[in-house]
Amino acid sequence: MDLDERKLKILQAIIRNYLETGEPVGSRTISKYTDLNLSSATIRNEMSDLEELGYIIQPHTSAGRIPSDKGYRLYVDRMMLEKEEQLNHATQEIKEMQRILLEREDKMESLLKQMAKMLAANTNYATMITAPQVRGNKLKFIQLSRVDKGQLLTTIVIEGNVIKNSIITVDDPLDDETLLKLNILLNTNINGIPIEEINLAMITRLKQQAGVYAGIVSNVMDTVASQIKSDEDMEIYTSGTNNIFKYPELADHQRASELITTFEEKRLLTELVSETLTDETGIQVYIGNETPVKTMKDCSVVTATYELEEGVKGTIGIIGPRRMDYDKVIKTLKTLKNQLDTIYKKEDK
Amino acid sequence: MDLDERKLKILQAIIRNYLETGEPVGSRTISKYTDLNLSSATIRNEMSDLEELGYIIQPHTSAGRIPSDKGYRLYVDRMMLEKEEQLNHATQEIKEMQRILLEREDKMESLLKQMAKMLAANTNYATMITAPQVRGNKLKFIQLSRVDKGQLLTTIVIEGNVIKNSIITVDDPLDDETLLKLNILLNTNINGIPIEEINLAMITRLKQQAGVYAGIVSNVMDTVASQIKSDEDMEIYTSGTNNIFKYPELADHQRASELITTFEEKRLLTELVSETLTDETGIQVYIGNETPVKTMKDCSVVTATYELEEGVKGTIGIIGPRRMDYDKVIKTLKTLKNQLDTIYKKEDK
DNA sequence: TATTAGCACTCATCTTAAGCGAGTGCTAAT
DNA sequence: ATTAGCACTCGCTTAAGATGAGTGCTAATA
Repeated sequence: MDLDERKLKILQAIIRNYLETGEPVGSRTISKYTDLNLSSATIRNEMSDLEELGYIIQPHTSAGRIPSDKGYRLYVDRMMLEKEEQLNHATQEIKEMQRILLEREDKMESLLKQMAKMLAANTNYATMITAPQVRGNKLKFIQLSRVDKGQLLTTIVIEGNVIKNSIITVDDPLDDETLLKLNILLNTNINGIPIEEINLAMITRLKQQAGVYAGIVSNVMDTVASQIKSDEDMEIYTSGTNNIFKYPELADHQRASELITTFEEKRLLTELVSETLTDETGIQVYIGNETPVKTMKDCSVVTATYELEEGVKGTIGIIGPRRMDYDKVIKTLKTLKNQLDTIYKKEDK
Repeated sequence: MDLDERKLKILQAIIRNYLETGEPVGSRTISKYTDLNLSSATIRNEMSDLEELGYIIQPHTSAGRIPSDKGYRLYVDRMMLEKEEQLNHATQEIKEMQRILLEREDKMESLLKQMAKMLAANTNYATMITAPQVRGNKLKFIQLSRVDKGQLLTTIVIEGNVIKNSIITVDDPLDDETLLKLNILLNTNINGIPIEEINLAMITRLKQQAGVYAGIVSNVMDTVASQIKSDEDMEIYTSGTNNIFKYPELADHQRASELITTFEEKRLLTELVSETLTDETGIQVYIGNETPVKTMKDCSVVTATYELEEGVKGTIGIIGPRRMDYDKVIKTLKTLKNQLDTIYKKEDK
């Protein structure tokens, strides 16, 4: 048995209808819905075949059919193949986003939050967005300053302009000269070195050179080290999590609670992000069980990877029910991704 | 009609029972439950009185009674009066928290998140916690450093050791001497001044003195200004929001969705926090409609204000159903508050 | 006078059965 | 190959009892 043109059309009709209504769709509906001019009986036969092929499922004996993961997958894959068409003629929503992007605030963080919120409002799904992850981790600048009698401020700048601070309390104040020496020591030895390559031997050597101020060096290195750790628990902003209540198939206590927990414990989302980042195509669609996060097996996830500059990547994700409006979501993400990829680059130059 | 000792005992029994079961409690239950040795009929009469007095409510004609907000209030107020008793003989959970507090990580942020998570796990309610808010806003230290050819790093330290950074891109690199001059200019003029007192005249004067580098000064001042703004959208960490699903009275779609939204849009919680911070007693209990956040009218909220040092305050909140275990929650918060108030202070010395 | 036993009554909830209707699978006719 | 027709399935809704927890009231009691 083969998946001929007609079966495909019927499958598509079923999926589209199901996306709208969320109800199992029956043969009669399709018979009227499509321009195939076939009776419900014929459709029934075809549907029976489609079920055997695994593209649709019957929730119970006397109900219509709903798409299986395999069915969705086919649908989405075909959609992705379609010409890129009017991507540039941005929709109203996208224009709005663009506006906000352009008059962006200083704080990247609040911008990302806003974007997540906006996406959620526009799509009616839950959204997540990560701050751009810097891959290069070379130290660019280290500085010790005296802010108060017994307090030193450590400032560390890492390639990609990630900044770290910490305050060190010292027992007896350092004089300016010592401070200068320490600064030179640190900068000449550590500058330009990837964080991962800093090893114990190096630290020991530094401490020796610092003499009585070994404790301070040790403190500074701790601050540097904390940067490595915080790479794992990257910042993920979520928004519109309450949208899941709009879809009965996700809104029962059990599932809703799990999902809310997943969104709250952003740690659980990192798996999704890291898998996404390794992908090349830029847009990825996970349908149902395809998702790497088990608690989302009843959801579909569409992610886009944006790249501000070489190696500085972030992820945007939209999480909704299996019957999400893939077309709209993918288009929105594609456009948004393009905006981010280009607009930012332009601004940086 | 008066609220005599017996009525009070009965009311207490009703509330305690309701806290456990979440079901309306009837006269027969109380008759057996308490050591008053009264028949259900007598209890019925008393309950009738209690209802008339407004302490309990009958959900429908043939059901038992549940506490009204007024009833809860009486209960909580009386509880708060009870001797502080074994507060120091910390429970297992508190000890665990203390352990984590002592071997605290560098990052306050992750510590607070952890604390919120822990509280949520121990209490089975939703929790929120804010980073300590610094009230004094005096500038303590400003520094411009060159991190790259065209890039300047601004570092600002505010009283209470709040640190702000920003990167400024300049067209032509500054030489060391100019940088030093600018640093001196900024520090001598702005140091020790409360942020609120920085006015336009001051900025204009600074710009004039900076000459061609007016743009940089302007940039620095923007960074300073951003600190003021970010005071409004303070960081609030929430955890255990999924706990609301454990209480049927909060778990229906409507309410759950509203609550989840409230926790997500932390902005909505600021009202709660700011009201809390002005309070003196340290522990506050909002029952049902007493809460300043309307979406929480079906919840009770218990908050504690902790103080790391003079003027550096933060808020911890526990949000649960009206029938939350006030006793446990208040005790837990009191203890935690004490820990924070004292342990941190000790460490700083 | 305060307490209690007794009883009729209320009302949310559970159970059961019937009816509805959307939808299927199969067969025979076109 | 397609379609009309029909019996059948099964989730869902509705209505009708039945259940039982709980009340309010009254009259008896200590």
